[in-house]
Amino acid sequence: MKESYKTKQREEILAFFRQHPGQHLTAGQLCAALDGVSKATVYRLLDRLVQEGALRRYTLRGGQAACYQYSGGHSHCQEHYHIKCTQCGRLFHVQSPAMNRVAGELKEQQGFTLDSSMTVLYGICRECAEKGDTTTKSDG
Amino acid sequence: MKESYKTKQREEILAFFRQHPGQHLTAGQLCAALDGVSKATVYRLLDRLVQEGALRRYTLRGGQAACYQYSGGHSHCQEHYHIKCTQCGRLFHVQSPAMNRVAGELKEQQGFTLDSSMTVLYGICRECAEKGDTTTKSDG
DNA sequence: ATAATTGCAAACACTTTGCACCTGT
DNA sequence: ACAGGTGCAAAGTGTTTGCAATTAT
Repeated sequence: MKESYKTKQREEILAFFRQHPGQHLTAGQLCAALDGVSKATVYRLLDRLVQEGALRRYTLRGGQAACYQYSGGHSHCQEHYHIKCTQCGRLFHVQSPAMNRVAGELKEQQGFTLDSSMTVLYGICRECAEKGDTTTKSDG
Repeated sequence: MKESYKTKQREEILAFFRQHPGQHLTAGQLCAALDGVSKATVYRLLDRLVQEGALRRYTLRGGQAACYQYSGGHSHCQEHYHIKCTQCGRLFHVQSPAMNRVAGELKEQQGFTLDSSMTVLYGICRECAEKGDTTTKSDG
């Protein structure tokens, strides 16, 4: 694998992630926030940082923007899951004991090892439900 | 909701899904396979059929394109979920009472209504785990 | 010196949309 | 007749890439 030079752009991106701990950021958000970094470089760096393990990528839906999260090198928050509202598109973190039970169940019954960091549960969030808004973002 | 007319294009798409039971098809595949249906119509019909419950839409990793699967007209099988192996890429169906408990938990704690038909759990299937293969299909 | 990185804009893949015309009821 | 559907091509997103110039080591 190639060597990674320590550049201004690289440091800017990492700094931004450190300033937003635990958050999910899209390439677009980074482009907007980081003035001194071009779009192409943001994407290239994002890819690279995922490869290197500094970030995690969540591919939420085809056609929609991927989200990146700073992993600080370690993945100690294995226990949380992601839920995404199919209406407003927001992503939330949740602790879910029941979900851990699902993981156990899958392991026993199917020998399937659930990867919580890759899994996103879809549905409708409270706010959208209360709005009673039926206008879905192109998803049924 | 609007009424749905029975058109040649609509029937062609449904026929194609019936000819490919259980398969996941992308809009692109349908465009290629169905000569007499334009791209725009494929997308419009796909959306519509998802709304109507005739198809299910999934976002599978490894490709950006959304996949659609024929659901046989009834979408009342709330009890089953999908798990996908991030290594071999296979998709499995599972019954999971525990998953329904997750749905309940999310509803209570977050007011979040889980949509099981949109949700795919990711992880490693037994076979791939036994192979001890560490070559994950990464992300990009 | 030289390998890696950057910016720009153009290319891409997937999906949506505006509009005039066609079809099902 | 009229609500609804269709094709086309253009417009949108989000992401990638070719290439010459720039920067880190």
